Amino acid sequence: MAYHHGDLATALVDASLELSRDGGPAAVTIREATRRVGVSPNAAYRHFPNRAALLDATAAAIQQGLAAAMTEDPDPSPIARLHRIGAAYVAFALDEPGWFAVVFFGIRPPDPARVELAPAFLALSAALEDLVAAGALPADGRDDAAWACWATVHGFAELCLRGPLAGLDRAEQRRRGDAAIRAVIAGIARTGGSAA
Amino acid sequence: MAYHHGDLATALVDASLELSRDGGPAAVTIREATRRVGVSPNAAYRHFPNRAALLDATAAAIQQGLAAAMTEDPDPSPIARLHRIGAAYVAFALDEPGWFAVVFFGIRPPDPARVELAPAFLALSAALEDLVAAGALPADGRDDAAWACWATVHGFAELCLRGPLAGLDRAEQRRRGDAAIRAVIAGIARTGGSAA
DNA sequence: CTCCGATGTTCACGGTGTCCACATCTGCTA
DNA sequence: TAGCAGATGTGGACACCGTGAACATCGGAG
Repeated sequence: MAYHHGDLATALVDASLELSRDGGPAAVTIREATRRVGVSPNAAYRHFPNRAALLDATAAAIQQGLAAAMTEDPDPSPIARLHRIGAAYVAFALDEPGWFAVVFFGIRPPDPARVELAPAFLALSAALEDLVAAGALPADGRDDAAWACWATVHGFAELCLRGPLAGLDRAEQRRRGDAAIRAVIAGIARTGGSAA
Repeated sequence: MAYHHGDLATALVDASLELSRDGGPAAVTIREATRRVGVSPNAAYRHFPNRAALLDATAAAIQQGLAAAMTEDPDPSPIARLHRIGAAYVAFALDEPGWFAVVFFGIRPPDPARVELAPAFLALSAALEDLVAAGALPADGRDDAAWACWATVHGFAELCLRGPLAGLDRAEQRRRGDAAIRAVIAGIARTGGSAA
């Protein structure tokens, strides 16, 4: 127990979670993480090939946490569910800007296969599928609609975090976010068919 | 001319532009920028208090360049102009990812007053104003519409650069971007009034 | 009991931002 | 025209950072 830590990998991820919560990915440092765990810097290299890998593992841990908050939507109406999902995405970004930044700016090769499996994407897809079933969205416009929704909520979060909407208070940010979400949802139902 | 450079500040910004064009903000380094200009690292501190200030100046220079590309829109229809502006925004992000990252992720205090004057925002506002004049958008929904548009194009760019759409080829990215832009535009015209 | 692989340590290198004291040049003033 | 003051650039130093190589220690398999 003195020399061997037991589970250094997860301990380092935990430390990385603490560090990135305020400070974002830049605050995640091999040296600081190992320092917190009480271990020499190079010990990390037995479990992660480099700093980017530690950030990746941290991002994965964050996404799991996000999954739980995302799947709580017993709302029956597809439109309402869509809105809830989008609002939850924005809320997470504003509540945990550091973690949000880790998930989206941790240096990571874009692996489309894994992203498609992300819980947020699954929830979005399901809601859009219901919209198709309800006849409010053409089936062949579903994918485009998904990206449009994602783009809007993600971009809005970005505008609030690093962009021109950063100065606003949370209530106003929330109000404008709702308006933006309402806009896309209205737009995808109308324009889905004209995408070809 | 040997000892004094003449205009080190702009020379450093130029070097920073080169560096960030590929490599983004992370590639902008006091030491490398000064190295390229042929000057000692500390010379930079006579013109910029720190690295962040150099990045800020670089971001300002990039935005000026973006302004030119943005204001070329002799398109008469407000809807068409809106689409053009959004497409130009996304195109710039995809054509110059490094510079785009500098503008939006250079560590910078959010100064809302200056952002409102950004040329891209002005073009967007003008197009939306025309939409109001044409009766396609309630006047009190104009601001919300602006943020919704901006959020969508910005988020879409992000999805293409660092997100799940990164793997797609340019043509496909462009097609989906057009679909997303079409969606918001359709959405703002419909939902603008219900924002209150 | 012995040995081997997993894990952690130590030392070292090159890179970075930035502070401090010093050198040099330029322009204004007397 | 002489000289001084401020602007500008230099050199050295410090504290960080990521990371590679060699070494030490432990725990379990034979």
